[in-house]
Amino acid sequence: MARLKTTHDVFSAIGEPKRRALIEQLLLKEMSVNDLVDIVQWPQPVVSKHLSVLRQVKLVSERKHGRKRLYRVHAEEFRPIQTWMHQFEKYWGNSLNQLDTYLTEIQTRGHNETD
Amino acid sequence: MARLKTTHDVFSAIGEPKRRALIEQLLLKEMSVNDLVDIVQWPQPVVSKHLSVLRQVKLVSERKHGRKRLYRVHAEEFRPIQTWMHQFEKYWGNSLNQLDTYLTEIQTRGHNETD
DNA sequence: CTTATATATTCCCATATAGGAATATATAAG
DNA sequence: CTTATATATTCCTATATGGGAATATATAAG
Repeated sequence: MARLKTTHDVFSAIGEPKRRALIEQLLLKEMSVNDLVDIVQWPQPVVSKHLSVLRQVKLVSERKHGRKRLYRVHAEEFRPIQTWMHQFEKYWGNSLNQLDTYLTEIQTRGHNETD
Repeated sequence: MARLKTTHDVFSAIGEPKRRALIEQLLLKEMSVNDLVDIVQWPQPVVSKHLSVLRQVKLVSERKHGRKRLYRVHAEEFRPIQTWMHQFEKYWGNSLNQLDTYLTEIQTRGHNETD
Protein backbone atom coordinates (compact mmCIF):
# COMPACT_ATOMS: atom_id res chain seq x y z
CA MET A 1 0.00 0.00 0.00
CA ALA A 2 0.90 3.63 0.11
CA ARG A 3 0.61 6.36 2.64
CA LEU A 4 -2.61 6.95 4.53
CA LYS A 5 -5.03 9.53 3.27
CA THR A 6 -4.77 12.87 5.01
CA THR A 7 -8.51 12.61 5.57
CA HIS A 8 -8.13 9.29 7.35
CA ASP A 9 -8.34 10.92 10.74
CA VAL A 10 -7.67 14.05 12.74
CA PHE A 11 -4.04 13.17 13.39
CA SER A 12 -3.26 12.80 9.71
CA ALA A 13 -5.05 16.02 8.89
CA ILE A 14 -3.05 18.15 11.29
CA GLY A 15 0.21 16.57 10.16
CA GLU A 16 0.49 19.22 7.47
CA PRO A 17 1.93 22.53 8.76
CA LYS A 18 -0.13 24.70 6.44
CA ARG A 19 -3.31 23.16 7.76
CA ARG A 20 -2.20 23.90 11.30
CA ALA A 21 -1.53 27.50 10.28
CA LEU A 22 -5.05 27.83 8.91
CA ILE A 23 -6.49 26.40 12.10
CA GLU A 24 -4.50 28.89 14.15
CA GLN A 25 -6.01 31.75 12.17
CA LEU A 26 -9.54 30.40 12.38
CA LEU A 27 -9.16 30.04 16.13
CA LEU A 28 -8.89 33.81 16.32
CA LYS A 29 -12.13 34.33 14.48
CA GLU A 30 -14.48 33.05 11.82
CA MET A 31 -13.11 33.98 8.41
CA SER A 32 -13.74 33.73 4.70
CA VAL A 33 -11.37 31.96 2.31
CA ASN A 34 -10.05 35.24 0.98
CA ASP A 35 -9.50 36.57 4.48
CA LEU A 36 -7.23 33.58 5.00
CA VAL A 37 -5.55 34.07 1.64
CA ASP A 38 -4.78 37.68 2.57
CA ILE A 39 -3.22 36.57 5.83
CA VAL A 40 -1.22 33.53 4.81
CA GLN A 41 -0.42 34.73 1.30
CA TRP A 42 -0.80 31.40 -0.45
CA PRO A 43 -2.66 30.92 -3.74
CA GLN A 44 -6.41 30.67 -3.19
CA PRO A 45 -6.67 27.09 -4.53
CA VAL A 46 -4.03 26.00 -2.03
CA VAL A 47 -6.06 27.44 0.83
CA SER A 48 -9.30 25.96 -0.51
CA LYS A 49 -7.78 22.52 -0.87
CA HIS A 50 -6.40 22.48 2.66
CA LEU A 51 -9.74 23.70 3.97
CA SER A 52 -11.37 20.86 2.10
CA VAL A 53 -9.28 18.33 4.02
CA LEU A 54 -10.05 20.03 7.32
CA ARG A 55 -13.74 20.05 6.43
CA GLN A 56 -13.75 16.34 5.62
CA VAL A 57 -12.39 15.44 9.03
CA LYS A 58 -14.74 18.00 10.56
CA LEU A 59 -12.03 20.11 12.18
CA VAL A 60 -13.66 23.13 10.57
CA SER A 61 -17.14 23.90 9.34
CA GLU A 62 -18.36 26.36 6.76
CA ARG A 63 -21.46 28.49 6.36
CA LYS A 64 -22.56 30.64 3.47
CA HIS A 65 -22.82 34.36 3.86
CA GLY A 66 -23.57 36.13 0.60
CA ARG A 67 -20.87 35.25 -1.85
CA LYS A 68 -18.53 34.31 0.93
CA ARG A 69 -18.08 31.13 2.87
CA LEU A 70 -17.19 31.64 6.45
CA TYR A 71 -15.03 29.01 8.08
CA ARG A 72 -14.73 28.32 11.77
CA VAL A 73 -12.90 25.80 13.94
CA HIS A 74 -14.76 22.94 15.59
CA ALA A 75 -12.78 22.79 18.80
CA GLU A 76 -14.55 19.69 20.11
CA GLU A 77 -13.13 17.65 17.27
CA PHE A 78 -9.63 18.20 18.60
CA ARG A 79 -10.46 16.40 21.82
CA PRO A 80 -9.20 12.99 20.61
CA ILE A 81 -5.77 14.51 20.22
CA GLN A 82 -5.84 16.02 23.67
CA THR A 83 -7.05 12.73 25.09
CA TRP A 84 -4.21 10.91 23.41
CA MET A 85 -1.74 13.43 24.77
CA HIS A 86 -2.85 12.80 28.32
CA GLN A 87 -0.77 9.62 28.24
CA PHE A 88 2.37 11.69 28.37
CA GLU A 89 1.52 14.02 31.19
CA LYS A 90 2.51 11.59 33.88
CA TYR A 91 6.04 11.68 32.45
CA TRP A 92 6.26 15.45 32.54
CA GLY A 93 7.48 16.18 36.03
CA ASN A 94 5.54 19.41 36.21
CA SER A 95 3.31 20.23 39.12
CA LEU A 96 0.81 21.86 36.78
CA ASN A 97 0.40 18.76 34.75
CA GLN A 98 0.40 16.55 37.79
CA LEU A 99 -2.51 18.58 39.05
CA ASP A 100 -4.23 18.28 35.72
CA THR A 101 -3.66 14.54 35.72
CA TYR A 102 -5.12 14.30 39.19
CA LEU A 103 -8.14 16.37 38.30
CA THR A 104 -8.73 14.43 35.11
CA GLU A 105 -8.47 11.24 37.10
CA ILE A 106 -11.08 12.16 39.68
CA GLN A 107 -13.28 13.43 36.90
CA THR A 108 -12.97 10.14 35.05
CA ARG A 109 -13.87 8.30 38.24
CA GLY A 110 -16.95 10.49 38.47
CA HIS A 111 -15.65 12.08 41.69
CA ASN A 112 -17.90 9.91 43.82
CA GLU A 113 -17.11 11.25 47.23
CA THR A 114 -19.26 8.67 48.99
CA ASP A 115 -16.70 5.98 48.37
CA MET B 1 6.10 19.69 -4.76
CA ALA B 2 4.86 16.58 -3.09
CA ARG B 3 3.84 15.60 0.36
CA LEU B 4 5.88 16.51 3.41
CA LYS B 5 8.32 13.98 4.80
CA THR B 6 7.05 12.08 7.80
CA THR B 7 10.29 13.04 9.50
CA HIS B 8 9.61 16.72 8.92
CA ASP B 9 8.35 17.19 12.44
CA VAL B 10 6.62 15.55 15.37
CA PHE B 11 3.14 16.22 14.03
CA SER B 12 3.87 14.50 10.74
CA ALA B 13 5.47 11.57 12.51
CA ILE B 14 2.47 10.80 14.71
CA GLY B 15 0.09 11.16 11.78
CA GLU B 16 0.53 7.47 11.05
CA PRO B 17 -1.66 5.22 13.25
CA LYS B 18 0.88 2.39 13.45
CA ARG B 19 3.46 4.77 14.83
CA ARG B 20 1.02 5.91 17.47
CA ALA B 21 0.38 2.27 18.37
CA LEU B 22 4.10 1.67 18.83
CA ILE B 23 4.37 4.74 21.02
CA GLU B 24 1.50 3.51 23.17
CA GLN B 25 3.30 0.24 23.77
CA LEU B 26 6.62 1.89 24.53
CA LEU B 27 4.89 4.14 27.04
CA LEU B 28 4.15 1.04 29.09
CA LYS B 29 7.77 0.01 29.20
CA GLU B 30 11.06 -0.06 27.39
CA MET B 31 11.00 -2.82 24.79
CA SER B 32 13.02 -4.52 22.09
CA VAL B 33 11.95 -4.59 18.45
CA ASN B 34 10.87 -8.20 18.70
CA ASP B 35 8.89 -7.51 21.85
CA LEU B 36 6.94 -4.99 19.79
CA VAL B 37 6.62 -7.39 16.86
CA ASP B 38 5.16 -10.01 19.21
CA ILE B 39 2.61 -7.53 20.48
CA VAL B 40 1.49 -5.75 17.34
CA GLN B 41 1.94 -8.72 15.02
CA TRP B 42 3.34 -6.82 12.07
CA PRO B 43 6.36 -7.95 10.04
CA GLN B 44 9.61 -7.02 11.71
CA PRO B 45 10.76 -4.70 8.89
CA VAL B 46 7.52 -2.77 9.22
CA VAL B 47 8.16 -2.21 12.89
CA SER B 48 11.79 -1.31 12.33
CA LYS B 49 10.93 1.22 9.66
CA HIS B 50 8.33 2.96 11.77
CA LEU B 51 10.77 3.03 14.68
CA SER B 52 13.29 4.61 12.37
CA VAL B 53 10.93 7.51 11.68
CA LEU B 54 10.19 7.93 15.38
CA ARG B 55 13.91 7.86 16.11
CA GLN B 56 14.64 10.54 13.52
CA VAL B 57 12.19 12.96 15.09
CA LYS B 58 13.48 11.90 18.52
CA LEU B 59 10.15 10.68 19.84
CA VAL B 60 11.92 7.49 20.85
CA SER B 61 15.50 6.59 21.66
CA GLU B 62 17.32 3.32 21.47
CA ARG B 63 20.06 1.67 23.47
CA LYS B 64 21.94 -1.55 22.83
CA HIS B 65 21.60 -4.43 25.23
CA GLY B 66 23.33 -7.55 23.99
CA ARG B 67 21.90 -8.48 20.65
CA LYS B 68 18.79 -6.47 21.34
CA ARG B 69 17.99 -2.82 20.94
CA LEU B 70 15.75 -1.44 23.60
CA TYR B 71 13.46 1.39 22.62
CA ARG B 72 11.84 3.90 24.90
CA VAL B 73 9.64 6.95 24.53
CA HIS B 74 11.04 10.45 24.96
CA ALA B 75 8.01 12.05 26.55
CA GLU B 76 9.51 15.55 26.55
CA GLU B 77 9.52 15.58 22.78
CA PHE B 78 5.74 15.43 22.75
CA ARG B 79 5.49 18.76 24.52
CA PRO B 80 5.17 20.82 21.33
CA ILE B 81 2.00 18.93 20.55
CA GLN B 82 0.58 19.52 23.99
CA THR B 83 1.54 23.17 23.76
CA TRP B 84 -0.22 23.48 20.45
CA MET B 85 -3.29 21.79 21.87
CA HIS B 86 -3.53 24.36 24.64
CA GLN B 87 -5.05 26.73 22.09
CA PHE B 88 -8.24 24.72 22.11
CA GLU B 89 -8.79 24.35 25.80
CA LYS B 90 -10.42 27.72 26.18
CA TYR B 91 -13.13 26.49 23.81
CA TRP B 92 -13.79 23.38 25.82
CA GLY B 93 -16.25 24.53 28.41
CA ASN B 94 -14.78 22.31 31.07
CA SER B 95 -13.79 23.62 34.48
CA LEU B 96 -10.83 21.29 34.59
CA ASN B 97 -9.36 22.64 31.42
CA GLN B 98 -10.16 26.18 32.37
CA LEU B 99 -8.14 25.64 35.51
CA ASP B 100 -5.34 24.12 33.50
CA THR B 101 -5.42 27.07 31.12
CA TYR B 102 -5.24 29.48 34.00
CA LEU B 103 -2.35 27.66 35.63
CA THR B 104 -0.49 27.40 32.36
CA GLU B 105 -0.99 31.09 31.85
CA ILE B 106 0.43 32.16 35.18
CA GLN B 107 3.28 29.75 34.64
CA THR B 108 4.02 31.25 31.23
CA ARG B 109 4.03 34.70 32.77
CA GLY B 110 6.62 33.43 35.21
CA HIS B 111 4.15 33.88 38.08
CA ASN B 112 5.81 37.13 39.13
CA GLU B 113 3.74 37.98 42.13
CA THR B 114 5.48 41.31 42.67
CA ASP B 115 3.69 42.85 39.72
C1' DC C 1 -28.72 39.00 -19.10
C1' DT C 2 -23.89 40.39 -18.29
C1' DT C 3 -20.12 41.24 -15.41
C1' DA C 4 -17.46 40.88 -11.27
C1' DT C 5 -16.36 38.50 -7.12
C1' DA C 6 -15.60 34.38 -4.20
C1' DT C 7 -14.54 29.77 -3.90
C1' DA C 8 -14.16 24.98 -5.47
C1' DT C 9 -12.59 21.65 -8.71
C1' DT C 10 -9.94 19.45 -12.32
C1' DC C 11 -5.71 18.20 -14.60
C1' DC C 12 -0.96 17.41 -14.19
C1' DC C 13 3.42 16.05 -12.10
C1' DA C 14 7.23 15.46 -8.89
C1' DT C 15 7.80 13.34 -4.56
C1' DA C 16 7.49 10.50 -0.47
C1' DT C 17 5.67 7.13 1.41
C1' DA C 18 4.02 2.07 3.54
C1' DG C 19 4.59 -2.40 3.04
C1' DG C 20 6.28 -6.85 0.90
C1' DA C 21 10.36 -9.51 -0.18
C1' DA C 22 14.95 -10.27 0.08
C1' DT C 23 19.20 -9.24 1.99
C1' DA C 24 22.73 -7.02 4.85
C1' DT C 25 24.66 -6.14 9.35
C1' DA C 26 25.62 -6.90 14.20
C1' DT C 27 26.39 -9.63 17.95
C1' DA C 28 26.11 -13.67 20.81
C1' DA C 29 26.62 -18.70 21.23
C1' DG C 30 28.91 -23.16 20.31
C1' DC D 1 35.23 -19.88 12.54
C1' DT D 2 30.31 -21.18 12.07
C1' DT D 3 25.67 -20.82 13.28
C1' DA D 4 21.69 -18.61 15.20
C1' DT D 5 19.41 -14.52 16.67
C1' DA D 6 18.06 -9.59 16.41
C1' DT D 7 17.47 -5.72 13.75
C1' DA D 8 18.26 -2.56 9.88
C1' DT D 9 18.45 -1.66 5.06
C1' DT D 10 17.64 -2.07 0.16
C1' DC D 11 14.76 -2.74 -3.79
C1' DC D 12 10.29 -2.47 -5.70
C1' DT D 13 5.58 -0.75 -6.50
C1' DA D 14 0.98 1.15 -5.82
C1' DT D 15 -0.88 5.15 -3.96
C1' DA D 16 -1.78 9.75 -2.21
C1' DT D 17 -0.49 13.77 -1.97
C1' DG D 18 0.74 19.39 -2.40
C1' DG D 19 0.98 22.80 -5.39
C1' DG D 20 0.73 25.18 -10.03
C1' DA D 21 -2.30 26.38 -13.81
C1' DA D 22 -6.54 26.61 -15.73
C1' DT D 23 -11.29 26.27 -15.34
C1' DA D 24 -15.86 25.52 -13.31
C1' DT D 25 -19.41 26.97 -10.17
C1' DA D 26 -22.04 30.08 -7.26
C1' DT D 27 -23.84 34.27 -6.15
C1' DA D 28 -24.18 39.24 -6.05
C1' DA D 29 -24.23 43.61 -8.62
C1' DG D 30 -25.49 46.60 -12.54
